[in-house]
Amino acid sequence: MKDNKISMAVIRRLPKYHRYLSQLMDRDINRISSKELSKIIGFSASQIRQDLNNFGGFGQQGYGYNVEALYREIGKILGLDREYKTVIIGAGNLGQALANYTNFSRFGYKLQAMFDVNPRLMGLRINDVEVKDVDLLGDYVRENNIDIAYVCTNRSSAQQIADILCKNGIKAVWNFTPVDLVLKKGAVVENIHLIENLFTLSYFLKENE
Amino acid sequence: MKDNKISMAVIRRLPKYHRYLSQLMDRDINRISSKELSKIIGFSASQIRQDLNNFGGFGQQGYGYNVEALYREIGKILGLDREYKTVIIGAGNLGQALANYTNFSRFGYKLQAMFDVNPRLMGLRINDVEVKDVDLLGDYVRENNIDIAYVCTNRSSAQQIADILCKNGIKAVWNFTPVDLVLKKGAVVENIHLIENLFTLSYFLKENE
DNA sequence: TAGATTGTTAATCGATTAACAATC
DNA sequence: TAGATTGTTAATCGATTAACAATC
Repeated sequence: MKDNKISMAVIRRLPKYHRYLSQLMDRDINRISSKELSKIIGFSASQIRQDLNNFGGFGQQGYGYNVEALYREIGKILGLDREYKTVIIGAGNLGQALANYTNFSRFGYKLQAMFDVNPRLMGLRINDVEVKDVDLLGDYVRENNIDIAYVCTNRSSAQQIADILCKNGIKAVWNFTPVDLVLKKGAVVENIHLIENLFTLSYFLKENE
Repeated sequence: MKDNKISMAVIRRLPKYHRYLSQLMDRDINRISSKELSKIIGFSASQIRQDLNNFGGFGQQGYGYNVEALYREIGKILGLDREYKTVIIGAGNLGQALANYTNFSRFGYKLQAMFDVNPRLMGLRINDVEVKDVDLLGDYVRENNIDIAYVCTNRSSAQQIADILCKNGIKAVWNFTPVDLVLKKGAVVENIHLIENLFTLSYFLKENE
């Protein structure tokens, strides 16, 4: 997109900007300075200006930033100006929880189908989306140009599922299994490693005592 | 514990060491050098040695590290050498998913009770744990010395729940809601902000095209 | 002993903060 | 215009990598 490489640290802060700007919009605030934003979001004003200037001059000297315009710009950077076709693999509690999140759909992540190995789940509709046989996954992903797959299987089938997804042109994998998936070069991955987060939490618990 | 302040970056790598060491144990490997570990875990050998030396000399020159001993040491650092009493607030799909994770229990995180506002869920047993009325939450946490609360409510009640938890002596909060909770000084928090992770994923998807 | 590999110091790299000229 | 606040450069801080003496 823009110039060169934006650092990972900056990228991971963008969604938080997006969320706080949305809150400001809800409160009908349409103008904010880096200093004021700093107070509510907790990043330094200097960091906020540096972060935003990676992508262009969104502010105005003497005025600050227009909340709604900045919200939209950051949305665009994150790729929220388009829709994504998604599937869920693993229709257990977690898969069902994700299927029921209206928030994802609201931001353009459109769930097309769910897949499972369990015959008892097949045909079930969750939030109006059908659970299909996982054997159909590869063809479905290819034929429907699925963008993102949420992998909620158990640990042991995760890599095998990832292989099928990659072979059929998946662009992104959202991995909820405690495994580091190996993907083809065309695909990107983000991990939700719950247990790692929980371990970190108990570390901090001890340190805080 | 040890000397002074360990950096956040190091702490967040510890669970990954723990996981890979566990895999090595499964493969009956009982000795590993930083160089070999580097190859499978993806951190540089130098970084591995630096990380581990924050906590003490776990290795032996000319030999490397004993896998099982290192695994146990890291577990101890993360606080896995004790048990934690946990509760889940919000017995929807996500709460139920977390209640069913046998992995957490295996590492000492013992689920004591679940809470919900929905009367239809009350009395239900999930993985042998009862769903109680959320009105009982405060008393339960205080009387049973609950260590960690998994907050799986909706966005709007999250902070209110957090206040009740803090008032009754919770030590750690695992937050699954898209809100930055404000806690009393005695409590620590880790966030699973799903939507932020998903936004980051679509950013990378675009960059990778 | 010789070889291997750690523990640790020094060098480098990258990210955050501070400062201020540009400008609305 | 005067005041405010950005955009951007420079300074600082922290984390990662490289190097090597210590030592098993």
